[in-house]
Amino acid sequence: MARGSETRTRILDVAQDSILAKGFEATSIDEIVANAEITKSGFFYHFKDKNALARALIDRYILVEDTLFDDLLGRANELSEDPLQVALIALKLLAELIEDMPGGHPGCVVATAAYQDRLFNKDVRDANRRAVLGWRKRFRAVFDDIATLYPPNDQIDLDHLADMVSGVVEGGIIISRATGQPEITSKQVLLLRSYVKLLFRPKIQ
Amino acid sequence: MARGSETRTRILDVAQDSILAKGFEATSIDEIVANAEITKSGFFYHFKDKNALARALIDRYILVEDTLFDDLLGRANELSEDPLQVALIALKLLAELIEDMPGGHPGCVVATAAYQDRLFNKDVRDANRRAVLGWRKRFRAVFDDIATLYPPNDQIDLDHLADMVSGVVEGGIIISRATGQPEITSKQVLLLRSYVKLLFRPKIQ
DNA sequence: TGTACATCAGTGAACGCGCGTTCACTGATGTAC
DNA sequence: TGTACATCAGTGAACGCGCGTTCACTGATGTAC
Repeated sequence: MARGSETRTRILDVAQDSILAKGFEATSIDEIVANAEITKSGFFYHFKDKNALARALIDRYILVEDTLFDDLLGRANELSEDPLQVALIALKLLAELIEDMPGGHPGCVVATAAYQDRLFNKDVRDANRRAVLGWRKRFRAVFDDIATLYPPNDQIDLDHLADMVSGVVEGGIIISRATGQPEITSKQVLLLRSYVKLLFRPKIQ
Repeated sequence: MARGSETRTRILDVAQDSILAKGFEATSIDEIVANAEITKSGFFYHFKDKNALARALIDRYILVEDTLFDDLLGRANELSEDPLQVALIALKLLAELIEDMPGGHPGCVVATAAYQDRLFNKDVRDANRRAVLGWRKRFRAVFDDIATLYPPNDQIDLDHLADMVSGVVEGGIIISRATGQPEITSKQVLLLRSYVKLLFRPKIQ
């Protein structure tokens, strides 16, 4: 990595830590540059203003999350050819991944952005929207595959079910944080897995 | 209502609106007093500092939410004596209630607090924790009643299932906000209802 | 019923500090000839 | 291979504005005697 891009990454890292702990507005540039061990002007060399930092964080978060899901579904697809089993394996892997994160899940940049909506410009809000819609599309495809083979045991909209993957993770993070029990998020993912299992499980003939 | 307490309520109302839209730190006291049509010093007559405002908002939110759940479960209990049906009715009523809220769900004060943790003092964080644990206890009792009559079709922890009620609502709000689709939250609650139905539904003999 | 005092529900002006942002400058590295 | 210039990755000092908070004061209402 080039000299400058290394500093940029360090800025994003320390900024993300603070923002997830305190929120965007409450995290000052002074604090970021102190933790990143550069000067304030060094920050403005890499980002034209604070909104540009938010945008960069969301873009990076989406990229990380996307490769994570690619990896998860890829591994699940290697382990089974049955679409229902693939989904159940992927959700199990997701739960394990969240559980193994030291000090709980890193939290979700998209969620903090959602709760500080009017603070950001259109650019940032759009990036956020595209991320969530992208995840919906991705999981929808997984559930479509299952539904063609196993008719669901209840009448539900598969788009909503796809949204539930993101939703349960986000909601789990909030409950984890509020109660101080980091294991909750992965348990919530396992409950979603249980739902998927019951929803598509063929009735015993 | 006494003269002073009316102003206090108006402060809480306008503060909540802004905070849910932009976050706590991003909402200035100047903005609050302008919307509440008082002077800045009037604000400090009612709240000793900004943290006291946060605390008051959380306390009020918990009270409102508690009476809301009391009402919901009370009505559901009138409509059926079967504990599973009571839960399914209550979740349906909750979904309808969320759907009917003009301009989408008002959002959750607890969630914004969870995402701005390090910003608040211990007082505020504790109030937040007690709220979520209270809801867990309440829904746990509902699911316990069901489980004694209908053994669940999957091995799950009923505390986690109880947490899922809060979690699905919180997660739904985030997805709603991120996508700009307000109807999502109520649909997510209906999916949880579908899960409860499949989880406790007696197997056809 | 009138008076004195206390409390309630604020007002208005001022405060200093921290914030995001700008700007002129710089030393190290890369590139053309 | 040496020189001139350009770009990269920052530095350091200063800016003005908005923020949360304080403080002395006030007019209206409530209470004791």
